[in-house]
Amino acid sequence: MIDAVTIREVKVQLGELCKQQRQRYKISQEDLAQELGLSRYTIQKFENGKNATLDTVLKIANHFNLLEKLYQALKDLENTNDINSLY
Amino acid sequence: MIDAVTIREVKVQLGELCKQQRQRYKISQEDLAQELGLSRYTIQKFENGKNATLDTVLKIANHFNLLEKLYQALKDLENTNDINSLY
DNA sequence: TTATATGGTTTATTATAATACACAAATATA
DNA sequence: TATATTTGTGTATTATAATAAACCATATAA
Repeated sequence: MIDAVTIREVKVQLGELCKQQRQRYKISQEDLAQELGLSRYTIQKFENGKNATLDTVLKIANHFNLLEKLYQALKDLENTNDINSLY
Repeated sequence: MIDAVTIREVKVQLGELCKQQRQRYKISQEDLAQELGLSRYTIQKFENGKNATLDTVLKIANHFNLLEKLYQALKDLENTNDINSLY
């Protein structure tokens, strides 16, 4: 393990994933915002790696059908009582 | 697929995971808050499934060594160009 | 070319997450 | 038991995410 992942890098990656998924479905930032009841500026900032609220992130994840996957991943983590068994 | 996972359920699960990990290391909410430069109230609300900011969530994830895992999961999602191949 | 749509940016305002206190109720420890 | 620790809750304030509205540059389409 050379370099640790930073919080900033995760936020950038989250934004990129949103942008990628959005373009996959060929919808604009404005479209996505309206469908989620958010402003375009919120989508804009999130896609550019800025801070956001959990509700915003989960709304976006839900829109791209990633909520169930995330929920199961969290459940799995909770049932993994040894942190080292993840590696 | 009977019932869809809700955003609220994911937030509750996130809070439970935080609480579980924290108790695993036998530290109080106050301890965790101080180590992360957050207030105890922020930890308190997060563990009880309330809304929070991405920075708060990622700080907690990082403290319990879950950031790298999350980052890789996001990378994997980005490289999975077919959403249906996840199932 | 002229429109139209999209993404990036700015400003001002509103909503709310985060903070800093305090205090009571549980929970653990002596 | 009593004492200390931790957790849950409340209030007021501050910081900041979210909103709404413009504006411009670029790309795309007519």
